[in-house]
Amino acid sequence: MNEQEFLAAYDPRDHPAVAVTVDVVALTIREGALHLLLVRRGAPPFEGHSALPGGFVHPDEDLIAGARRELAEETGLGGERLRRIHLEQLGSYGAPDRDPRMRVVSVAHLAFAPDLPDPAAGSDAEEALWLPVSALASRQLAFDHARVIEDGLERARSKLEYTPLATRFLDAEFTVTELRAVYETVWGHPLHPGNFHRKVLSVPGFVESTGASTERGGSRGGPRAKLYRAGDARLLHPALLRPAREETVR
Amino acid sequence: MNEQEFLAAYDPRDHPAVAVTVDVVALTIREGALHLLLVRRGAPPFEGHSALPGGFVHPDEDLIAGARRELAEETGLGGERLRRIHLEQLGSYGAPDRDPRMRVVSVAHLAFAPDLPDPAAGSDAEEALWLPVSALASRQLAFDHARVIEDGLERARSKLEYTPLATRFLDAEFTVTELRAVYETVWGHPLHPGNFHRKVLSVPGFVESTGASTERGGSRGGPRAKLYRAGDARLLHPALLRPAREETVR
DNA sequence: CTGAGAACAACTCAATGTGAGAACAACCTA
DNA sequence: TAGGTTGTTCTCACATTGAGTTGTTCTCAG
Repeated sequence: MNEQEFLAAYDPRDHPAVAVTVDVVALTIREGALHLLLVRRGAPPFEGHSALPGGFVHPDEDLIAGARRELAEETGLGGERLRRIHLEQLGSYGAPDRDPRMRVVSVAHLAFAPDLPDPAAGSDAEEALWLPVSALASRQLAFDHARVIEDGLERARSKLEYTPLATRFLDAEFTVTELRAVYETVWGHPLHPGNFHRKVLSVPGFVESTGASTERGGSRGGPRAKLYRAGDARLLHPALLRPAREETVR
Repeated sequence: MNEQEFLAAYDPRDHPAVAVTVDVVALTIREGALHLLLVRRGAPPFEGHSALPGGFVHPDEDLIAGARRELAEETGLGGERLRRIHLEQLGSYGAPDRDPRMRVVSVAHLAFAPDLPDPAAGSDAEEALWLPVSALASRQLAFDHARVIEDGLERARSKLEYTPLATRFLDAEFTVTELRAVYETVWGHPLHPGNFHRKVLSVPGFVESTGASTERGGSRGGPRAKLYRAGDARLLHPALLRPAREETVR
């Protein structure tokens, strides 16, 4: 049997039916709090529960392209603004009973977005909203999405340590204080302003100066801050390590 | 097809056929060199090429269980020895054209194993072997497995930095020098023996002393080395960072 | 049996990085 | 204009790291 004969005789129906979906844990920062994009399910199973935006992967699209499409559909975004959103694969979830209908393997993705307008109503039949992560506990989440979100949040906390991706939560130009606010929000505790400033400027390629400053000082006083944009580093050397939690140390 | 249509009538046969496979990048150290478990494909496509061990996920098994099963089949291992192998999900690969037969999404896994006997011949129709990673360049690899392996190797290098998983390449009891050899092999460059020793013993929960020493000194002389076993830490604090490569610094 | 070489384990010391706080000027609001 | 806030830069003590040295125990060759 040569390769052509093999392909001709090959029947995809021979395989157990498995569906593959792409889901997105999309994070942003609004009003100093970490927010997560959720949709409300309009049909069973888990009707009325909150869920991650996602859907079946299309026949001719790559996994990450499918995630980007789902993200575009739910946020109503396109073009340049969509392209500025960081998107990476988070992991796959395929427990046999995670969906009561059939075997579904979900390839979860993680997105970091700057503050975006509320999802356009009617862009999709399901209503989407940015929910503060702190309000997650009171939500009923569909499937194993609580676990997926947990993994996504931990990945986000970890990524801020050794990549410059915190800048993806901000606009193209930002101040060191705004960058520090990203870290404090994602990590959930305050950082020393002076040490953070020193560290950010000392890591090669993390940020580069634009030469400009903000038009005004902070809303409660203080001098104008210098503006920076993201540098060309893809990894932070040395990394910006978060303080060790007590439980981690043995 | 979006999720609503799916919910209205979810006959599995309505979906574009997608197959899900689990593949394993299994690493071990033999004679001071990093080795990788490969099989030789006995059927098209890519007949005669080398490939990662793997196969279709079974209807009632979790993804990681499928990976463990494939690993057991190819290594001929079971029970306690199989359980000591570290296994984690690496990532999913789902480019539409990665398999000429049909849409196949591969969920790749990464395994760290101590030195194992050669795969039992005849345990599977495909012949499996441990190949030195340095010999990979001269191999024809099936599908996108070259990329998967590359990602697996980078993940392995990275995991040694902030987890105690290097111990999984060794037997239950080991010396600091053997542990250092793991790092040197995976990272591909020598480390300072004294500093490594100090660091390993100072990180809480990395290793714990057994109180015993080796029966003999090294094959070329030197005193008997103290024996250690893996500690209970799951993360290294502070981490054992590999020296920054020049290219990474801007 | 003995000497040469190897290597485990402990040490020193300089250089670098980090945590905590102080200083100071620029800026806001009242 | 006064008082409080904040961006930025310093200072200093302390911890960590890189590089090298020392002392001792062991294997192997002759």
